[in-house]
This record gives sequence, C-alpha cells and structure tokens, in this order.
Amino acid sequence: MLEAIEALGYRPNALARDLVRRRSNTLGVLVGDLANTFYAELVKLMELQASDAAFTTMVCNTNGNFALERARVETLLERAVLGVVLLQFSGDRTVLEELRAARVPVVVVSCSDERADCVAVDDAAGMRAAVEHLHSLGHRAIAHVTGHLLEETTRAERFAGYERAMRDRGLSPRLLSADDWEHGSPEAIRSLRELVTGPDRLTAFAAGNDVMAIRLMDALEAAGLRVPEDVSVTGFDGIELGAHSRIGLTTVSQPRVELVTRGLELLLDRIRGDSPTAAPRRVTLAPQLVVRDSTAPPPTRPSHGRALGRQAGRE
Amino acid sequence: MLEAIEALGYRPNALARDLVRRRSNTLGVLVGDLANTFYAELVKLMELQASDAAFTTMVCNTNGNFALERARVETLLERAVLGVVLLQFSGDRTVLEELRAARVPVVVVSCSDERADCVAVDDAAGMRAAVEHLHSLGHRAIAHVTGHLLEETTRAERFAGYERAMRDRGLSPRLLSADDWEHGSPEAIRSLRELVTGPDRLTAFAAGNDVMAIRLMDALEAAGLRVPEDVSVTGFDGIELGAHSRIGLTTVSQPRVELVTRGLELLLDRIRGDSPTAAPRRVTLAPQLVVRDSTAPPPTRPSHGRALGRQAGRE
DNA sequence: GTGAAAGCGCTAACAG
DNA sequence: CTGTTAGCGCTTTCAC
Repeated sequence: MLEAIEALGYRPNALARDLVRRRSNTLGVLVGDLANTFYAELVKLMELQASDAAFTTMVCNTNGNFALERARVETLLERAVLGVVLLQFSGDRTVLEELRAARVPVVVVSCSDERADCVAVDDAAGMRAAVEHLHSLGHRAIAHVTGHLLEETTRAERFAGYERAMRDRGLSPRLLSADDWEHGSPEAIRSLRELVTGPDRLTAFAAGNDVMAIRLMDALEAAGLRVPEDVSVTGFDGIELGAHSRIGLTTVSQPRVELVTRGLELLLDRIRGDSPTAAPRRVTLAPQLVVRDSTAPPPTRPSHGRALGRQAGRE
Repeated sequence: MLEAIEALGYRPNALARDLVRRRSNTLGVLVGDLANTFYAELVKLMELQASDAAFTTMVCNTNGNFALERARVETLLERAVLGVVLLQFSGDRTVLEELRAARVPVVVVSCSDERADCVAVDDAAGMRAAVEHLHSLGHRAIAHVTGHLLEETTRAERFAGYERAMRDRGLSPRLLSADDWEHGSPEAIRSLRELVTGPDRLTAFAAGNDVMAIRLMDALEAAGLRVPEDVSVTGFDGIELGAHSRIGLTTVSQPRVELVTRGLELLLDRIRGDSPTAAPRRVTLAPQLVVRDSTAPPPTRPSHGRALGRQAGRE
C-alpha cells in the first residue's frame, strides 16, 4: 500500500499540513551580510543542523538595513515560522517587538541583546586578550579600528573591551574608522601613513573583526608600511582566510560550531515550550586568541621603509 | 476600515493563501557550499533581486552531497515552490527529473546542464584565456589543478578548455588534484615541490577556481617555493579575496550580478509561462581575465630558493 | 482499533 | 460591483 503511494509519486502537501497545524516547521535565519564568510559559515552550519533536526530553514539577507530586516521578519511571520535566528542583528527594537507579539521564539547568535536569548562570545574578553597580546609584545600606542561592517552592539562591546583593557594598562585608547580607507582613496591612505609615522605614532591596530583587519593590512601596505615589521594588526572572528600563509592574521577566534549548536538548543527549547516564561537567557562562550604573523614587537627605531620589505619587492 | 485592520495587527496568513493558490510565491535556491564566497555572494544577490521582485527565497545548502540535495529538493517540492535556482549543481539527473515531473521551472546558474535553462560563463574560453596569458609570459609546462571543490560539469568544462588550449599550442596537458594537499600533509607538500623542481618541472598552475588557487599558493609557499618568482598560479571566479594585496591572484573573473540577473530573468519567464514548451535555453557570458601578481615569466634558471624570499623571511 | 467529519484562513468563482 | 460560498489537502477529533 505504502509502496503504491510511493510508486504513484505521492508527495504530501506541506502547505496544507502547515495550515492546519498553524505552524510551518520552518526556522527563519536573518543574517546581515552573507558576503562575510564568518556569517556565511554560521548560516551553513545552521542550515545543516536545523535540517538534521527536521526543520526547514529560511535564510534572509538583511544587508544590515532596517527596512529590509523588517520586511523579512514580516515575511517570516506570514509564513508562521517556528522560531527565528538572528545573526548579526541590527538591534532594531521594533523587530524584536513584532516577533514577541507574534509569540515567535527568537535567539540572537554571535551578538547580544538583553531582550532575547543569546549565544555569543565574550567580546570584551576577546578584545582584552588582543590588547594584552600586543601589550606584552611591547606595544603602547594601540588603536581600535571599527566601522559600519560590524553590527552595532558588537561594535560597542568590542570597543568597550578594548578601552577597558587600555585604561587598565594606563594607555590611552584611540578609535579609528575602517570606513575611511574602505575605498582606498589616496588621502585616506596618506592619513593612515601619518598615523603611523607622525608624532604620536601608532604601532598597533586591534581591529573589530577580521574583514576590517585584512582590509587594513591592505591599506597599510598600500601606504608603504610593513605588517608586522612596522606595525602590528589583530582581527576578530577567526575566518579561514586569516590562516592563509600570505595573510597570517593574529586574531581572536570564535567557536562557530558551538555558537550554532547552543543557539539552536536555546531556540528549540523555547519552541518546545519547555521554558515559556523564563527571562532571556545568555550563553557566553570563550573566544580564543590565535597568534600568527601579523603581530610582532614594535620597531625599535622607526624605519617605515618604503623601499624595503615584501611590498616593494612585489609591486 | 483598513486602518482598523492594521491597528488590530492583522497579518495575512501566507500558508492559507499558498494552499488555495497551490503555489507558494517562493523560489528555491540550492547551493553547494555557502562557505565558498563566490557562491555566498551569488546567493546574496539572488535573495536581494528575488525579494525586489516580490518573491521569497528558500536557501538550501547541499554540501555537494547527492542525498542532501535530493532531500532539499523534496522539501522545496512539498512547499510548492514556484521555481528553483541551482547554483553549483551536482548534476544529479534524478533531481532534475523530479523537478520536471513536478513541473517546477528550473534555472542552472554558473554551471551547465543541457536539460535545463542555464546561465553560465564560457568556462572553456576562460581557461583558454588563462593558458594564453601564461603561455605569453613564456610558460610551457602548465598544469591544470582541480578537485572535488568544483562541481562536476564545471570541472569537466574547465579542464576541457585547458586541455584544448594546451594542445592548440603544442603543449602537453597535465592534471593535478588539489585534494592531495588540501590538508597540508608533509608528503603532499614534498611531492608538490618535486613537481616544480623535478625533471619535467612545472612552471605554472592554472587552477579550476580561486579557492583552489589560493590554497595551492599556500601549499607552494609551504614547500619553499615563491609565487610568482618560482612558479605562477591562476585562479577562476574572481572572488574578492583574490584582489587583496597579499594575495594578488591573477584570475578569470565571472560577472556575478549579470549571472544572477539573467538567471532570474530566465526563471521568471518560465514561471509566467511565457515559453512553456521551449527547449532549454542557454545564456553564455564572457569571463574576464584579471592579471595581478601571481603570474610572471618563468624563472630563467631555476633557483627555488628555500632560504630566499618572503616565505623564509617570515616563518 | 478504524473511519468519517470538521475546519485551518484564505481565494476564486459565482450569485445577487 | 459587492457579498456569499465552496474548497485547497491536510490533521485532529470524535463517533463507531
């Protein structure tokens, strides 16, 4: 009988099933920017683990844009998703309100929000580890580099961690925006060079994430500075590319699999209604400093050799 | 009245709408590996353009795994998707059959299949351009590097393009598998060094895609060889990372936006039923050679300096 | 145990 | 043109 059904090519209609059940067995995944490999990998893991748990996922790229994010949430709600995973959440209050009003469980992964369950790395501790590492190498003039590529709350927390670590060591924090040299304009490159060769010269940059760190390395080398000989750079996230021999980025790595696993755990717990009224829960994971080749002791006498080093040799 | 509806927080139930319409206003997107930024970006563009055209998308990562791919297609079919976009399609016949049996329009983007509409770059022409470039630099011993990271038909076509280009120049093709040194085992690295320093020494590698090219550079440098001084490398795809100053990968770039736009065009055309019985259509786009720093004339006398160059200086 | 019946929230068709 | 009605394909309930 069942074979006959199979043979006839019967396929159950999920639309009808979902309608009568009034829920769709689908998890929504909202991600800010799929082009950032860190998030792409989280999405990939999420999709895999969710389907192992017999859920369908619906991936939405929000481009970090509020309006788009809201529209996507609306779509997910209309489709009666079981729950929503927010990666790189913009922190827009109305979205969370809507989700709450619709009684749809939410988990925020890899960034923080007090209004929802979240799983994230201890950003402040991660930045502290980066500053500590640079400090122990002898660096004193360490700037923090951040920008719009980083989701707001994460940006704030990483900056806070950096600032605290600097003050704890009696150093003065300095904040730079990666957005300035994003397009590699000559003035931006020149002013970057100023920062490293000028009077209060910087010897190290602790970037807010790997993508910014890698672009910064690019800009520094375009300015004729060598990494790590003239200046050290650290990142945050631990994207695969940073491990490439040509890049060798010292970074603070996030445990991606655990982030996803724990996130899904929290979400499924809420979906099953195991803890319906519990206050937002928070899982904090430990990031891990990975030391590679982009950090070294500061130069003893500043040389900033434009004619020296790899850069000059290759271009 | 409409305002009252709004105020009461009415939200239409897409499940019911879809059930009665017997179609879901959703496009399925099947992608082999989201962790490859080339595909992640295509997915991102696809999602954006589809939602601009008022479609929801359902992204599924198949991991290049037949069983997973089949399961995902089954899910999409149960959800009565309007159409399916196949990125990095595994070429599994049964999947296409199922989709056809369910009368669901399909478009294959960035790889080829005669059984469906497709939009792809001319892979053979791209590889020919790479070989031509290397040949004009003076290279004669050029190997093609491919592996499981590349979807099957694409792999075949790029190899064919390479082989033809080599034979046209009276050169003998040589095929290597990137899978060998994927894990960076010492033997693999040693045998790679053999290939470049041994009797029939290779002076250039034309890789099947950028990810493999970049990993190959890593492996070559681990073997104490310099790129491009000792050996040249080319990629295929044009991922952003290849443009980084530290990488500087010469590559054959694919027009991503056009790939997505044209793909969606073909799919929507079929969905609207404009050309219900037309034979599979094929849009072929021109790839573009981007010359950067990973290619140079072959060394005049082989030095293969282990103690020289960036590698030795940095590790 | 098995089988019939009700109805999920919409849309499309049709009657007024 | 507006209002009513049937029914999409399933699950769940309830009667047998």
